[in-house]
Amino acid sequence: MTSPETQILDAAQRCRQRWGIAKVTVDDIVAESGISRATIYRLFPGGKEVLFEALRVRFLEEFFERLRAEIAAVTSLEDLLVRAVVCATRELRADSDLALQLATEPGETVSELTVAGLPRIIRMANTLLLPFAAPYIEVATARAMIDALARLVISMFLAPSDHLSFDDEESARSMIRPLIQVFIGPDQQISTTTNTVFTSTEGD
Amino acid sequence: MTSPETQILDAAQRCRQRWGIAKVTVDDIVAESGISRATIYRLFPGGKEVLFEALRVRFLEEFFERLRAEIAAVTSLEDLLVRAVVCATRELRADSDLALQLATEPGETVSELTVAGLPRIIRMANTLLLPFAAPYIEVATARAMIDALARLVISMFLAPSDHLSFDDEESARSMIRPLIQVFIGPDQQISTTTNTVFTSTEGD
DNA sequence: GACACTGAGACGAAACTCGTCTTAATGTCT
DNA sequence: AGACATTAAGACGAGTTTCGTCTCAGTGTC
Repeated sequence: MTSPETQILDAAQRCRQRWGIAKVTVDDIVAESGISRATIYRLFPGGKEVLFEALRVRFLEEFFERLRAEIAAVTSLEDLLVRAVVCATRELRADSDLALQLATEPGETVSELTVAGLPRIIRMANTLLLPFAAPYIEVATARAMIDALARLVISMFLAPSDHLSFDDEESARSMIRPLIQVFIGPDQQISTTTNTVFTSTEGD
Repeated sequence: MTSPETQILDAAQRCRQRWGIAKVTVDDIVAESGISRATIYRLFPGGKEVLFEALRVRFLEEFFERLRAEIAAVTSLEDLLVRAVVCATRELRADSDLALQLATEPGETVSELTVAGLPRIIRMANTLLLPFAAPYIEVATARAMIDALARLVISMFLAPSDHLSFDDEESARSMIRPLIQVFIGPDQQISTTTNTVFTSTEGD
């Protein structure tokens, strides 16, 4: 038995897919979820607005949860960033809900990914990746790199480039390797004993 | 400069893509088209309902217009039906608007293609194809065949079959050839090698 | 029995939507 | 020029929808 919160959020998601956020009413969610009006307002005081905010939070949490699994075992900074970038790009491309939302509510969705929601995305990316990056570089540097890469992933998802690609590991690596040099500086030695940027990955 | 009617219908179509018919209001169309409320009600007395009806009519007209171009030069009954069926199937599959509508308003769209709108579809298919089929077979027989094929095309678009396919000409031909036999009767001789159909007027 | 949680739905206030109407601006034809 | 048609803008009242809160009854748990 799923929790009422989950049922409500699931119903809200279905409603959004069907009609777009602007046109969904609380009554629609009542009908779709089979959960009473009173309960919805108790669990999400503020109604539709709070509810869809929770939905956005849930989407990002699930997104970064899948990302976490992907980078759990990396052993170098370069691998960490490459895998994170490639996985995030693929996740975005494979998300049919997101594609539909982008088709039916382009303005709203783009805003969510570029203006309104980007600070939160970057914050969550930092929260997830920073502990993994910390062994290799300074925290401030790591923050800056993660910030830049998150922006690039989003941007290239919305408008793919003719010259760059994050779709496959090789392309991402050729982009990220020089970027690491830029952020760390040409004089820095990246290797912490065994972990060098030139590690050759084995298997996937 | 496009006509006001076209501007309004285009705007209505965009609104439907975004929100679905149920959620579109006349004011939405006013905002989207930039055409005033008064003008919309004058050109489409009855408001939303009449307007979306006109939109459905326009869709079918465009659809059958493309079909007409495809069958203009056929020289046999079999070719006529094969090309019509294949072209119609491809048109439906290639129509991204229809796909989106099917994703966001499945119930409404399916009804439009199977219950509410099917009689009109069959009527328009008859209007278009009958003059082309008339040289080859009796009118009543042609009507029945067109009716059956139209239903099959719609059905197989909505739920593709594992055993049949209208996607390519060869598959469609292997389906239609025996069907012609059934409808025309076993005594009729149909020469496909010369792309000519020999029929004799029958009683019944 | 006390308690927490829920569904059903009533309620007034606010907002939206509809269809019609008026007015003024614009362009066209004679 | 003047007559005419068409349109945008928006006011309007009536009807409907939506909102957020509220009460009440039913259900299960302790």
